[in-house]
Amino acid sequence: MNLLLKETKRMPLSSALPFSSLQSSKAFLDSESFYDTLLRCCNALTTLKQIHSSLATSGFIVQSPHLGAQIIIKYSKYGDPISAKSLFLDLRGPNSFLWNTMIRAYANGGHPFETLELYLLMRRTGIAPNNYTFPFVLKACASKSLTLFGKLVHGDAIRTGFDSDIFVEAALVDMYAKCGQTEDGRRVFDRMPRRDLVCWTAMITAYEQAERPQQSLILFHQMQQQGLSADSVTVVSVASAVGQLGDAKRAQSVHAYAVRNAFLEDVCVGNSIIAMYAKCGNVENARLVFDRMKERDGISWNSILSGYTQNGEASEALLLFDHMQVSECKPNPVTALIMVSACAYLGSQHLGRKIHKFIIDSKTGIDITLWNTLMDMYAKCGNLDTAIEMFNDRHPSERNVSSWNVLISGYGMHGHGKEALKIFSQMQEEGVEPNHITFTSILSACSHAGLIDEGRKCFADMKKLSVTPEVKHYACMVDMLGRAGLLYEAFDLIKEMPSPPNDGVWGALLLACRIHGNTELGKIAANNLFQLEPEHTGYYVLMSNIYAASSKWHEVGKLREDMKSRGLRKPAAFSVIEFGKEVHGFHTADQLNPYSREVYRKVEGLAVEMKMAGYVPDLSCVLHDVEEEDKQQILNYHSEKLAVAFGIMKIDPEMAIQVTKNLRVCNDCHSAFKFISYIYRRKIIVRDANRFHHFEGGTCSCKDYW
DNA sequence: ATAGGGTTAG
Repeated sequence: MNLLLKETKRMPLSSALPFSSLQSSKAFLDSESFYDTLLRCCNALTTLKQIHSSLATSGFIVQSPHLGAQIIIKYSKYGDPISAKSLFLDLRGPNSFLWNTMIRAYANGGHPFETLELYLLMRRTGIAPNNYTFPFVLKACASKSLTLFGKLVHGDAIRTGFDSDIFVEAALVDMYAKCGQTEDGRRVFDRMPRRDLVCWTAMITAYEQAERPQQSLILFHQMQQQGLSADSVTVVSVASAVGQLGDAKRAQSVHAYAVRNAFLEDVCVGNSIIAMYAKCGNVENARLVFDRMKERDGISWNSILSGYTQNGEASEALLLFDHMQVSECKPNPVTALIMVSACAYLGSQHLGRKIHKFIIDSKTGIDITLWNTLMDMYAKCGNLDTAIEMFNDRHPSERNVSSWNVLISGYGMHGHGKEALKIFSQMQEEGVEPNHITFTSILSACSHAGLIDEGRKCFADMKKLSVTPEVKHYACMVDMLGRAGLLYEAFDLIKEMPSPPNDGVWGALLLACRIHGNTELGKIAANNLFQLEPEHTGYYVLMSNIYAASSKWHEVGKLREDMKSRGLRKPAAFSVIEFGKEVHGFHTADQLNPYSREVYRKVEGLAVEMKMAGYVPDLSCVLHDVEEEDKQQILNYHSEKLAVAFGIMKIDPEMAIQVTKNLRVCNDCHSAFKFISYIYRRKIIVRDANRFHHFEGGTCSCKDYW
């Protein structure tokens, strides 16, 4: 043993030598070619470090730039530029190749700042950068969005004449794109005399990343006209662009293109096609692609799972999640995030807890993002207390803006506007800067609670905190003013908007017109909506509601005809209630639930009891022009009433009855639940498409303001 | 001897 150690000390590298015959000559052992051979055979970082230290003591490196370069190249291969750095600095007058090698080691090893530092040192030393240098340096600028540095490097490229090298140009386009300066990139692109596929793809990707999918597709078209055909990288970008457009028809043609050229062999292409279909609302085709994939990775699974969640088929996602667990791909933290969101969408606390437990058991760790999503899930499943506890369980230094945002929106959706405002100022006191999502949350919290003055103040404060009001913030304001009956103030705000109002803005106004029975503004809002979203059934229904409330049956009929001719049908109302481990769903007037006979009897009984307590059915909630008696029957069978009736029969009297509905809760049901909460002394919690209603002792937490 | 374009969640 001792002998061996001695041996190693004297001849540290002999054991790494593959050719024993090479050891014979003393002269050879000290020669450059000996170390060269050694380096060529070296295949581990530890061996490389041994060779390095041996060379350093023998003083070889300084004499032989070739060996120095080999070591630096090797270090960069093993992703250890730090070890290469000191060697590099010891070298006397490294040439530009060595500089490039060192810069590359940093750039590819994920050390952008060190890359740039070295580049500056290179400039100061007076070594000229060349066509190889720029792509590495530009990549570093791109990865940290360092626009100014990027422009400086661009200037250097122009001065040295390398700005017309096709590799440098492609890197410039990419750098400007990643720095958010798409048009600067476009100028470089336009001035190129010759463009290959990589340059086109870089520009197509640039527009896609800038969320300008139309431009991406125009360029893709132009590229094909130039006689260039796409490869799988291009197709991935084009698929993302089509996904952003949400154009289902184009999605099919991109899919067909990918099939024709056998690009689906590439897993990435398959994944991006799945995501594209999901964003275009065609999750069925996404599933077909997923099912036909020869190989799937975690991203394939996550894409299809989130596809289902995005398209309102969260229960399908939960089914597929079970398949995933027995597949060769195990759930990762992103999967966890998707599944928690799926439970939040369903409003199912039982499933949410199950997933939460799964995450804890799988020990993959819960980062702050997942923690925030879990908080959000609990809030959306009606359990605001757990969300608050989870917020407090996290050390202040671990919380990020999203943690605060989730808490604010949680308070908001449960109608606690004052608390939301308190949290909003607390976060600012703690030095957390509000972002655009914070303002969406706080404005909608003010809206739910009818806190008009506070809301106006927050909206005005946005600019002070250098957050530019976006269309969605205007939508919140219109919603807030509109609900409060300030319809014309809301309309004036729309007219002042710097960018054209979208469906969210007009939708908020339309809803407000329904609450306050304003046909005039309602018509304006509806006409805009029919143009923007001709396929969206909800708006036809809302407008019909407005007409029905003032008995304009002729207009109601016209709208119904209009819907029919477009092939639209009112989405079925659906309410869900959890009973132990069972989840029970109720459609209006369906007989599918095993308890439906009991539930129907109960609901009719409830109507009688409520009437004795003073309840008057709100017949304006029935859209059809039918007999009064039929209207009462239709109201009784609303899905949320069926679910609540079920709850009264089955759920432990000590526990709250919690119901989730896919659409907004109707006026009549809202009034009925106040009576039921009083008569039966029960807490009823209803989550509708918009917010939570907590009924207790004859009142609702929304104070009839929703 | 060295180089440029890519996918999932919120």
